[in-house]
Amino acid sequence: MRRDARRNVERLATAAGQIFRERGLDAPLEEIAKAAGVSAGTLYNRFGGRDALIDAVMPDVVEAKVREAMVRAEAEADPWDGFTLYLTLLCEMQATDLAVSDAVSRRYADAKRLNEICEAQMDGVRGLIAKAHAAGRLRADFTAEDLPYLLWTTSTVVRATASRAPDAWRRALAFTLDGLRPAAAHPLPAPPLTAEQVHAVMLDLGAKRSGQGR
Amino acid sequence: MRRDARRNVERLATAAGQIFRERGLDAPLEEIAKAAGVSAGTLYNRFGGRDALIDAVMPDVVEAKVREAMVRAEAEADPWDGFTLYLTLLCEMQATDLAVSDAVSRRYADAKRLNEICEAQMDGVRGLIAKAHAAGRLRADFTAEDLPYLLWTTSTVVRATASRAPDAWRRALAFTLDGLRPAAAHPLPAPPLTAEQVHAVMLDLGAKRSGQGR
DNA sequence: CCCTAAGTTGAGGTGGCTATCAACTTAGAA
DNA sequence: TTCTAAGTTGATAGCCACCTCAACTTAGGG
Repeated sequence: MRRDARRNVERLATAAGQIFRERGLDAPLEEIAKAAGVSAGTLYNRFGGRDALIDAVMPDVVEAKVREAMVRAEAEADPWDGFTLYLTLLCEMQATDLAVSDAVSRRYADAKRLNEICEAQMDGVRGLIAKAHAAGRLRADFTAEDLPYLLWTTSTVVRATASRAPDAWRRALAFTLDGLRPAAAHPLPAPPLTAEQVHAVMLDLGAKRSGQGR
Repeated sequence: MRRDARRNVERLATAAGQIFRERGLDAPLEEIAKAAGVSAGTLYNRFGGRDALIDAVMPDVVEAKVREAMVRAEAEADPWDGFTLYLTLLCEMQATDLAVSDAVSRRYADAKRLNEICEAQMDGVRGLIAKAHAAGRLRADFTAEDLPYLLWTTSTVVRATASRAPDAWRRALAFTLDGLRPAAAHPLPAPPLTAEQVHAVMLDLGAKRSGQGR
C-alpha cells in the first residue's frame, strides 16, 4: 500500500474512533471522512463499508476496556461485588462512549473481530455469574442471556438522559441490581432467551438504521 | 367543512391509527396517506403535520386504555398488586401497540391533548404509588419520576424482541419489579430526576427522528 | 526525471422522508 | 344547471445519507 494510502487509513481510523464515540456507531460515514480530511469515496475504497470500519476501529478499544473491567471485577473479594462492579463499569463505559454502548448492545453482521471479542466477553461474564451463583449472592434464575436486558436499558437511559442528567443511569441500574439479589427473587413469568435469540435480536438492532441515534 | 374533506379526515385518522400502531409514531406520513387512499398533500392540508395528526388520533385511544388499566389496578385489594398490575398492563399495551409505547414514553411538543392525558395518567400513578408506599409494600425511595425508566426499558425490550420473543419483556419487567419491593431496597446512588427533567428528556426523545425506527 | 499503477476526488445516481404549491377537480348552495 | 369556494393532487424542491465511478492526481520504482 502506498504511503499516502496508509496515512489516510490512519486518519480515517482516528476520525472514526472520535466520531463513533461521540455519536454512536450509526454516525454518518461522510462526517467521518470529512473529519479525516478525505472524501467519502476514499473511506469506501479503504474500508468498503460501515461494518468493516467498525471492525477496524472498535475491537481494540472494546477489548481493552472490557478486559480492564474484568480485572477489576475479579479483584473483588465478594462475587456479588465483582458482578455488580463489572456491570457498573460496563454502564460507565456506555455512558461515556456511545460507540462502546452500541458495540456492547448490538451486533454488526460483518464485524467479525468485534463479534468475537463480544462473545469472549460474554464468556467472562458467565464466569462472574457462576461464581456469584455458587456463593449464593445472585438470584439463581438469572442467566447470562438476561444480561442484554441490562445493557439495552442502560443504553436507552444513557442516550435519553446524557445531556440533561448524565448520572441518571446509576439510579436506574441500582433499582435493577436490587432485583438481582437472591433475597429479592420471586418466580419469573417467562424463561430466558436462548443464546441464539439474543444473537438474532442483537443483529436486528445493529441492522436498523438510526438506532436511537441522533 | 365539505363532506369529502370530512371523509378524508376520517380515512386519514383510521389509517394513522393502524399504521402508528404497527410501526410507531415515527411512521412515514406518506405511508399513512397512501393507506388512506389520498395524497400526502391532503394529509398536510387536513392536519398540518405529524404532531397534529398524533394529537387527533392518539388521545382517545390512550385515555381509554390507560383508564381501563387504572380501574383494574384500583380494584386490586393489595396496593402492591395494584401497582404491579398497572405496570404490567401498561407494558402489555406497549407490547401490542407501538403507538401507545411511543405515546407513553415520549412527548410530542405540539400534541397538547395527548400531553394532558399523559400528565393526568401520571397523577393517577402517583396515587397508586402513594397507596403502595402507605401500605409499606413499595420501597420508599421509588418515586413517580422513576417510572420512565421502566417505560423506556420496556419500550426498548419490546421493540427489540417483538418479532422473535414477544413475551421477553415479561421476564425483564419481573426482574425490575423484584427490585422495587421494600425488602429489596438498598441505598440509591443518585436522586430521582425532577419532573422538569423527565419532561425535557421525553420531549427530546419525541423530537428525534426515527426513535428505534420502523 | 518519467511513467504508470495506485490512489483520490467530487459529482451524481439512489432512496427515503418532509413539506409546499400551482393547477386541476368537485361539492353543494343558489 | 351554474358557479365558485373548498378541496385534492402530483410534481417538485429540500434534506440527508449511502454508495459508485470516470476523470484526475501522485507516489515512488526504474
